[in-house]
Amino acid sequence: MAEGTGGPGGGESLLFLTDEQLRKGIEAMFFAYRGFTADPDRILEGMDYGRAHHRAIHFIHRSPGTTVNNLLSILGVTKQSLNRVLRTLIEDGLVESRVGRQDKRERHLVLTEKGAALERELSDAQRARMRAAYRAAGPAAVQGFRQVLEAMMDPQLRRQYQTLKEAGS
Amino acid sequence: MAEGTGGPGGGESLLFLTDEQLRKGIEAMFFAYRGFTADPDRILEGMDYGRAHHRAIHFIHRSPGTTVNNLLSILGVTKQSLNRVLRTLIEDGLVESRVGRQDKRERHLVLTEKGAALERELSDAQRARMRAAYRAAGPAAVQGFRQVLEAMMDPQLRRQYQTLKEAGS
DNA sequence: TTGGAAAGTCAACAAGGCTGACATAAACCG
DNA sequence: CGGTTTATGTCAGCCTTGTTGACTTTCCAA
Repeated sequence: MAEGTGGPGGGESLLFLTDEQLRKGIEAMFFAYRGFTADPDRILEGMDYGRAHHRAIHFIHRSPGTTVNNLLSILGVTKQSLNRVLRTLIEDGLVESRVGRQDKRERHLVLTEKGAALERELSDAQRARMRAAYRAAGPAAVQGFRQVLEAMMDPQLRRQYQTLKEAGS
Repeated sequence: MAEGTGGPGGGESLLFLTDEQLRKGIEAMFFAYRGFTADPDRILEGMDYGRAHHRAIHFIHRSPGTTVNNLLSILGVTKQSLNRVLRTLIEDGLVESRVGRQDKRERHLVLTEKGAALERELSDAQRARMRAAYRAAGPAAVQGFRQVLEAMMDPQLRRQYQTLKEAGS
């Protein structure tokens, strides 16, 4: 147990809810997110793409055949903003856009082989960092990490996350 | 014990390091960070300021009298970028810039009363969300959360974080 | 069949990153 | 003292990625 504040005090102490502790959590999020995005950013820099392209590629890989609208609600940006990113990815042959068969207004998005290769490169780098962090912290810490992150999401986003989480398992 | 993979199996399972688990962690970071910044963003929208101003205000509050160079290395942006933000904050009377007494080349930055008021408004909102997440997840989870985040930082940023963490305690 | 809603596209603008060049003042050093 | 380095500020211009507004195509329902 060692640092198990959960058992002994019964949780009545609530020392972990002081403003000081909360501030540390806030700053930890800030610095950690920089690390989280650092490796993909490095790979993408110089190749005309940015973080927005990474996000699009990630979720298209994640849900092949998804529609633009679908992607929109996951990414939380306007369709115009996403469209610019998608256009370059399609022009460069990383993503294929297929007109819907049922509903011809929809475009279904899939990665090409080239797109899948970039996705692999990016996610390998990001996973490597995540794996190192997980390994250093250990399984119990990882579970706590995920619990706090889920509790921090907006309810609507949490639902989207849960859906994705289950879909992939 | 429940999630205590540390003891029994000796850690040989490592189920928490599968690509699937890592992917969930990556997506959790993505969605949680949106929640993390949502409240301050909402407050700032419409008042001419953005996330960049929030970050500057946060760290000036955190280390009153800090120099521009100091802030630069914490925020990880260029001086031109920071300067644009600082200029508006100083013009609007939220931040005061004092010429250094020892070294007159330096500018020491402090929040004015008006700046401190905005800082309070922003951090109250952000802390409220963090507090709710901490409370929902419990003390053990919070410790795991912090451990994983720290392990995810770049070593250089981790050092800056540690310095801040200790300074404030 | 027609009018509205929905999906996607194009154009233009803003915030906030970036680089490069340059100015000033102060500190430091041989 | 004079040259160099350091800390800061500023101008100009670029890029990414967000925004809103206006528009087309397609679908569906009254």
